Amino acid sequence: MTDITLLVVDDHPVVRNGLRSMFAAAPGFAVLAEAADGREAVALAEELRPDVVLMDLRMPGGGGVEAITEITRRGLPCKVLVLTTYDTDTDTIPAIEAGATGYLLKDAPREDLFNAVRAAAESRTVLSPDIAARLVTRVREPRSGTLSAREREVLRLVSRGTANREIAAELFISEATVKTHLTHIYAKLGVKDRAAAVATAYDRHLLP
Amino acid sequence: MTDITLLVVDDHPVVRNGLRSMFAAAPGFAVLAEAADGREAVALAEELRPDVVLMDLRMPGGGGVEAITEITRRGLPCKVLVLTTYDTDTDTIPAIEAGATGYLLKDAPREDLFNAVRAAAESRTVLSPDIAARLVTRVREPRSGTLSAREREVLRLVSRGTANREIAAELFISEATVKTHLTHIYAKLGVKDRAAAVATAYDRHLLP
DNA sequence: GGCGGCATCAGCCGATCGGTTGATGGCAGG
DNA sequence: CCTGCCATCAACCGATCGGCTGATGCCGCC
Repeated sequence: MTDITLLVVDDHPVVRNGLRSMFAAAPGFAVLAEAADGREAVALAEELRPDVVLMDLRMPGGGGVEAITEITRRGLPCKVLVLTTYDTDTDTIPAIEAGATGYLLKDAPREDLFNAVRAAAESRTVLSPDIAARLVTRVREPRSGTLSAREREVLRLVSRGTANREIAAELFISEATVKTHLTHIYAKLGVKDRAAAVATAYDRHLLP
Repeated sequence: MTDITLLVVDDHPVVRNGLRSMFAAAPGFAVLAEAADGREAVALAEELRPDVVLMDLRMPGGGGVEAITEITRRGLPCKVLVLTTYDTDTDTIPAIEAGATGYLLKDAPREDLFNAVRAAAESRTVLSPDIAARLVTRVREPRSGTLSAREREVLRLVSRGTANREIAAELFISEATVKTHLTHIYAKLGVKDRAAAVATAYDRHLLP
């Protein structure tokens, strides 16, 4: 049986080395090359035609999502397995839309990683459990912009730099309630802090 | 000498009472009425023609800025003295543009408040020291969107919910440097936290 | 040839945030 | 009637943030 050929894309040399040595130590894999950004990745994918591209998102100079888009646009035969540190809707959804075959977090056990690469090579989709769960709840409830009136009000104040305690005073409710609203807002928007919530709200035109 | 007539506008009954009793205890002032939101404020200002309107910004149902705009638009003879808890550019600049005669923070000493009202009654502008300083530095340097490339990069990551430590890893710099960049960003945008920075950046089209 | 902007880093500290768990009441829809 | 969503509140805790002070090196400008 032939080895599964790989292209490793990450801006961190350390990570690239780590992946390369992991796959060198395991049978059935061959790392063809490494790239440090999206542009390099596309060029090498075209030239070397690896089976699977291990792609980091968020790189300086040519983000991962753009690279995935370009690879699928050019009809290159390789599968893209996203391997990143973070799990925000802002990252995952675009990557999957762009054509990623799988999506794993970097803290995944090495065996999971190997399995994911094998799966990707056969065009089977593999998602890390967290991502999968988030996608499911997202599909199940198309809650785009389903913020309640109260939640929008809280978010508006947040976008003006108002602290939770001040928001509480402003709306005549307790600080605990403000925090509850915020937790719900984060869940609905798929983010993890107020800054991202504000950004997402602007993106989805939930704020003026 | 005739008393200076006042209209107190604040959504907090407590604050309204506090102001009313403060001015009742001091000679030379007469509180004509109170309003709980912007709409009421405009109506009462038109009806009672007070010398000075003490106006809170940020009220449910008819914000303070809108009320000020409306008052000046109608050519009402009263001066508006903004009296608020917060001091963000997002609040002060629009209020002053709308036609506020003065701008005080609620933690100002009572004597300052009295003086400010007397000044406002004579159309003299009174700003709290903090506000004044901020306005000066703002006029001196027309720093609209003068974020450096690095600062924009940091802000972009912030808008995606990235923590300082993660931003540091992403950009290959230390967490301390990220914090420094953020402090500069806050200063340049006239805000006090990352959420407001993101909102302001969107407003000024500094972020896609 | 100093002056200012930019980028980098350190350490300390209090304030704030976000997660977690759990609970209550109201109101709508099935 | 029960289930789900909304709004409200509490207490605790670790993580993060932001302010403050201070320092270094680089570069462009006048």
